[in-house]
Parts: sequence; C-alpha cells; structure tokens
Amino acid sequence: MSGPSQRLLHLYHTLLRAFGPQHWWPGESAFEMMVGAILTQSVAWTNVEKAILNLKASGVLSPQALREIAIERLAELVRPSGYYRAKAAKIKALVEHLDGYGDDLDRFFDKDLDDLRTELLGIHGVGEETADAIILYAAEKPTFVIDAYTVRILDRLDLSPASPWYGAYKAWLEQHLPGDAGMFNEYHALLVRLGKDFCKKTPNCTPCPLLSLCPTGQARATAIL
DNA sequence: ACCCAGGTGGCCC
DNA sequence: GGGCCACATGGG
Repeated sequence: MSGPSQRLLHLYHTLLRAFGPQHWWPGESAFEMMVGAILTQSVAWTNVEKAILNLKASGVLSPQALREIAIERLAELVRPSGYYRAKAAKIKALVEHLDGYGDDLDRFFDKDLDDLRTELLGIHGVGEETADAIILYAAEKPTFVIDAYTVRILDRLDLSPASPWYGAYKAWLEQHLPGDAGMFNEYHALLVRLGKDFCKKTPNCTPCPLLSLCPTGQARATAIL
C-alpha cells in the first residue's frame, strides 16, 4: 500500500522521466518573471510572450521605466496578454511597491517566506498563485504553486486534499514532499507541461506518462483535462 | 462561431 | 466565507 507521499513522488519521477527538466520560469531576470507572473493570469503563455516582447522592444522592462510610462501606453504594450487595462494597473501597483525597496529585488526578497508572501498578497493584482510563483521562481524560496492544471491533474489521479481550497492543495503537496525549492520548481513546471503541451494536443495520448498512475486506468489526458 | 488559456478583485448576501 | 461577475486577446 502506498500513501500520498509515495504516489506524489512517483508522479514526479514519471513526469521528469517523460519530459525532462523544464528550466522554469521562462524569463531572463527575476523582475521579468514577476511581470510574467502577472501577465499570465488566466491567459495562454503565448499571449504573454508577445506582451513581454513589446515591453522589451520599448525598453521599459524595468521597475523605474514602468513607473514612468503612462498607464495608457503600458496598457497598449501588454494588450496581447488580455485583460490589458487591468493588467497595466497591476503592473503599476507592483513597481510602485518595489519603489519602496529602491528597486532592489534582493532586498525585497530578503525576508521570511511567510512575510514575503503576506507582503506580496497586499499588492493589488497579486493573488495566491501569483505570489507563490514569484516566491518560488523569482525569490527561489520553497513554496508550491497551485494552478488550474495542478488541481485538475491531482483530482483526476485521486491525489487531492480533502478541501478544495488553494491553501489545502498547497499544504497537501508541501506536507507530502521534501521541502526543496528546486523540486517544487520542477514539479509545478512538469504539471503545466503535461496539461498544456501534451494532453491537449494529443487526443487519446497513448504514451501518456500518467497511464500507470491512474486508479481507473483512464489517464488519457483528454479525460484529465 | 465557439471555447478556453499557468487568476484576481469587487460586490453581494 | 462562498457565489457571481468583469476583465479581453489570440489560437485551436
């Protein structure tokens, strides 16, 4: 008989074997990751890439430049990522907050994980998933990021906590896995890879890496997602 | 033409 | 504290 820890580790190794390391988060700097974390809210990453490209081409992918740019112009630049007016306001809120640290991310991140998380949640536009993505991928501290793919895949595998809240999934995973930031990083990225690049695009995916893990034997991704 | 994509905040009860 | 809803573009 195998408990949640064994099953979660097995899932991790299965995905890692199937897909290899994902090298997340996509982005050249911690600040770019933070902006990307906001832009990717409820939107396909391909849209975010266009928006980031616009910001780079305009030379405004820095906290100071983003504070100085007019919000209407910022909105136009991030337009491809959807919800563009709302996201422009969120980015403004983020860089205003960073102003309090002289735009020094190391100084911003240099605090207890829970304190950093609470502070992030106080920024307009930063909810739990975005906060955890920033903590894990930009600050490189061990928190597990829960997103829609994670929930659906774990539910399908009957590997879910009792309560359906964000915090319950997060606690469930952190409780049953070694608290290693590198592993949380890779694990979340692999779950998204499975959901995004594999399941949707491969109807009846015969080589589905979850096949041996699914209790009902119906781990075809079309069934999962 | 429709559906959905790596959520969040505001408002209502 | 939960249940709705607005927010909006781009690709399948």
